[in-house]
Amino acid sequence: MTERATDSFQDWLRDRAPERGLRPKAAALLEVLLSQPRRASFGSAAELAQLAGVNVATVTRTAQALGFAGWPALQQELRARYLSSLSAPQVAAEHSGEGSPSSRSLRRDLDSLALLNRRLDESVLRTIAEAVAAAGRTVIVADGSYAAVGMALAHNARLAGYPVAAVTSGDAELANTVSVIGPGDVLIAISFWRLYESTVLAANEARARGARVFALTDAASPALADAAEEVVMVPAEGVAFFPSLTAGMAVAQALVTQLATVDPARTSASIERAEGMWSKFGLLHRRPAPHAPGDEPG
Amino acid sequence: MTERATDSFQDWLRDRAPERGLRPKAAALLEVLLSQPRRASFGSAAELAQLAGVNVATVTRTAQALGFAGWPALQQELRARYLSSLSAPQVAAEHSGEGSPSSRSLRRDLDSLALLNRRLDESVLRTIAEAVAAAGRTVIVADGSYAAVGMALAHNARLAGYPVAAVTSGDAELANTVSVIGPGDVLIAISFWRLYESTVLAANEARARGARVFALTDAASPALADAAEEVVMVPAEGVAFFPSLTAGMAVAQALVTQLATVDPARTSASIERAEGMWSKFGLLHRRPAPHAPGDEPG
DNA sequence: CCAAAATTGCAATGTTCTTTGCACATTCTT
DNA sequence: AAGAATGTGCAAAGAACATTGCAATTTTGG
Repeated sequence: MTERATDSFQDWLRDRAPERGLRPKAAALLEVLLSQPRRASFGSAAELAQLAGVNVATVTRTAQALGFAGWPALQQELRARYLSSLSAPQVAAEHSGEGSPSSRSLRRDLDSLALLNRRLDESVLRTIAEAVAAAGRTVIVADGSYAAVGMALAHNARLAGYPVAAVTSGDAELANTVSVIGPGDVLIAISFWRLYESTVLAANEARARGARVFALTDAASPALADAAEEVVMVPAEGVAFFPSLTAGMAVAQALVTQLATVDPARTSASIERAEGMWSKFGLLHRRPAPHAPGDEPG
Repeated sequence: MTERATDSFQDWLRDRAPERGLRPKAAALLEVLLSQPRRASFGSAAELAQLAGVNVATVTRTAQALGFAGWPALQQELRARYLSSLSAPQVAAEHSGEGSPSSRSLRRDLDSLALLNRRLDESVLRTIAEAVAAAGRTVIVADGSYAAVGMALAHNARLAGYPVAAVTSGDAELANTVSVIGPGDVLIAISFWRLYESTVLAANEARARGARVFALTDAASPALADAAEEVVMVPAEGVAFFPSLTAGMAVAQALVTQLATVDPARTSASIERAEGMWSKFGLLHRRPAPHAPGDEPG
């Protein structure tokens, strides 16, 4: 199985943890190391600490708790294992002919993303990101399955500290939202495959009201192109009946990444606030407490 | 092929050298960087200097001669290209170098997808698809930004003709939904980066109630793995603070594609019904909408 | 509800690593 | 062959980084 290499990487790291005495913050850090092996392999202790929402000191102490001299020692081990997990299944990549529908879908998405990567003009994304950053408010209109992309974009943009809202729950809400859009606002219309009537209407209305309008779509539609200042074209061809949301999601991701660099201080502050809220509300999962009687907390 | 990727890596590095003015020691160092990319990606300037038989200062100066600010800058570039050559041979040929945050995000997603493409065991997706197809009902639990993936999956699965619902609007609704889950049902937990407490709870509860439980996650967490019959591991590492949703979306897409082939007749019929509804409700855009508001809905 | 233990954050400390000024060596030109 | 220019090494300055002592806060056990 191609999974073995990666599994062994994660298993290995997990096995080093004294199952009982793993402190909450140490566990949080461990999750980051497991889920972001690339960054863990290269980054500094401080970078990983920030990512895990812990103090730098905790990184060192966790490394020591795992049986290493310190962070550098742990990192060296991580590198070796992560790299071998990358190169081990290297041969399996070639078969591009047949396969199950799911494999074909993945390969198609891979192709689409490669195409997108070559075609996309990054200055457009920068323009949009700066517009969102400067806007008093940003509304994302996304209907049908593309609502998912809109939601993700809005969610992460808010996390980055900007007032971005996705309108996904029907034409009534859409009408209400658009009715208060004005100059200084931004509207992003996300529409693939088939344009929804209401999306086009909203885009035109927002434009008429003086807002800046951008569009994410898979086909140059005159209807949207007229209303939009910039149109981002995204390949959305899927294997089956369904258009693929993967490339659109990648654009959303890229957009948020760009947005996060417009005003880094603002974004950092916003993220810190959000993290504070998460822990305050107890949203994150803590490892189950040990059941065995008589075991000492580490 | 490894050769090709390595070649492009080498070509890129060679091309940066000013053809005329390459000093002997700098050339020697360059050979080391080319022949030992792994060490070049991780090692310190001093280590590489010793390997090339040159002084530490030469490393810094060579990096600057190649157009970088210094050794760290060059090394970062080397890492990106070397890792790409490991994880995405077919992609590394193109521009993998510097760029705006948005381009880097796209490239990272591309890498992640390539990794996913090789790592993913398609039989797992088939198992899940068949379970969903056979289930009386399927519930998708997805919190945080990954609610978007859950929504997309549910939306398209419904389109394919299966009763799939995403629970994304808070713990109260989640509790209500889980309370009626039972044998013959399926629960899919989507959770990345940090596990939400309620997601883990829901998965365990559903398992206890006799439902089949599957998980999509970026790190094999024992908390979810214990409850899940199968765990699909998805790379979610993003460029900025935000975890990337792209690979997760690709998996959702692949899953739906697989699902659509389980019972093609059922899916076709469902899609036809949906199309009929769309046109009946006038949802799709037909004519370009005029700029003036008050246009009659199609 | 209090006391003891432990965990985490802050900040100072010590280490490692990169860069750069300066001097010597080598090469190219006149 | 001598002078100029460039390449290279050495060593110190400077920056980044990991580690650890200490204090505050939280958790555990009585």
